[in-house]
Amino acid sequence: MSAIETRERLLSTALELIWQSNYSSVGVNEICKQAGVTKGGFYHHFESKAQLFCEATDYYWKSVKKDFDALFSPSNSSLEQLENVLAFILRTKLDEENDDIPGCAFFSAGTQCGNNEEKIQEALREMSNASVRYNLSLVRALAGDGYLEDNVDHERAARYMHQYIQGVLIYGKVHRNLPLVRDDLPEAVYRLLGLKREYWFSAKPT
Amino acid sequence: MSAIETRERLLSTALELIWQSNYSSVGVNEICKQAGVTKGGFYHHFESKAQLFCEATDYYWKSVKKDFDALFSPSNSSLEQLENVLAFILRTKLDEENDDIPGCAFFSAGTQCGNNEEKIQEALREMSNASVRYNLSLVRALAGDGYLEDNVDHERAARYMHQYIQGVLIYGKVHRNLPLVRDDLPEAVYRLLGLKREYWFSAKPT
DNA sequence: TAGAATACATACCGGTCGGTATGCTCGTCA
DNA sequence: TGACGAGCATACCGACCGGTATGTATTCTA
Repeated sequence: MSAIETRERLLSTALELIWQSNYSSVGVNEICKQAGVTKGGFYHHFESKAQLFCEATDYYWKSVKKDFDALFSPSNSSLEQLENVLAFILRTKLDEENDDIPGCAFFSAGTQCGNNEEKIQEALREMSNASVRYNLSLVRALAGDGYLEDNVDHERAARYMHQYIQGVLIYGKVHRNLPLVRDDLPEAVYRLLGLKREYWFSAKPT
Repeated sequence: MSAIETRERLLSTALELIWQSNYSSVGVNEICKQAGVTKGGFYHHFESKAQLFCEATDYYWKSVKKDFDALFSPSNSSLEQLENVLAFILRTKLDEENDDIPGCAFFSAGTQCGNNEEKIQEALREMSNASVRYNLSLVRALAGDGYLEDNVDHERAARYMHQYIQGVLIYGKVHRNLPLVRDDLPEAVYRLLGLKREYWFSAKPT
């Protein structure tokens, strides 16, 4: 096993475990064990658990970014893009086979780390901002195509969407109720974006 | 100091500390120290940390319930009730003097406890449901007074509101940006509830 | 007023935490 | 071919975790 393989295995394993529970309750030992790497190996590649988490955040975002770039591809209409995003969230964040529903592990981690772990919060802020930026581009596309009501502030709408999605995922986790999330998510986002009613559920994800 | 005083001090101290950070990172020792109670005292009153958290949840909800009952008082118009709730959230969840913004400690705790701590999730679900019930009564009042657009499913709207509020609080915490939350919260809720536009920001909290 | 129950205080337990010190084993390059 | 650093493995550290065992005042009760 090469060096960068080991690194990536630690990163992806950490991601997996943190998604399953959360930052503070996933120990370095557990990550190492699951990844088949010893502690010496871990601390050869990462100087601390917090740094691992930061790098894992980047690692995660890079993979999501690829998906997002595909979802938001200009080859799709703006309405298709919207449905793509909603379907993507329901597909990836909510695993049907696993009965427990993780909120976005990263943003809920923002509520966990102590204030000393400033770097972590910084990484989360960046990812949050990047995510909102994608939403913003979507909102502008929708507005440009005339799908939104007039009085919609684009920046606000992009934030609303992001904020709501975080909230509904937590709700889903607490209630362990996947179908409810599936049911609530689209309409709530339509409302927050000010999507004209005749376009609700009007497109299929590609 | 009487026995029930000690109990309540442990509960309220635990609440305070958990609000400031989170369930898993607040230790029993810290709670005891802050409350001026020894560990023996703690385990005399509570059989475990998890049980304390459950009781603290009830304790918290009882105090919130009082406020809610006042906010939702029929002596206020439905629009006033709505503004009361929004103002209440901004006032209590977001402390101006403290620059860090806690998400709702309890619901974010739902993403923290392991699956073995089933009792905790149960307590959170109950509180969540109770909270949604208050929202529902508000939605019905607003609808009865003709403030909402026609196509609003009441149960859905009540959930949307609850879900969004959790999300925006987490967003505020990650970004440490109180004014943004203050700005976003009302309009987003108006949209989710389907409040007719002419009534936005039309009432003052009482 | 004896005694039992309550309400703690003190000391300590095994386990786990994040992190480290040290040594070994390779491939690389002079 | 031999020195050297990258890439680990092993063993271990002190701090802290939730929880317990046991002793001791105080209060209630009979």
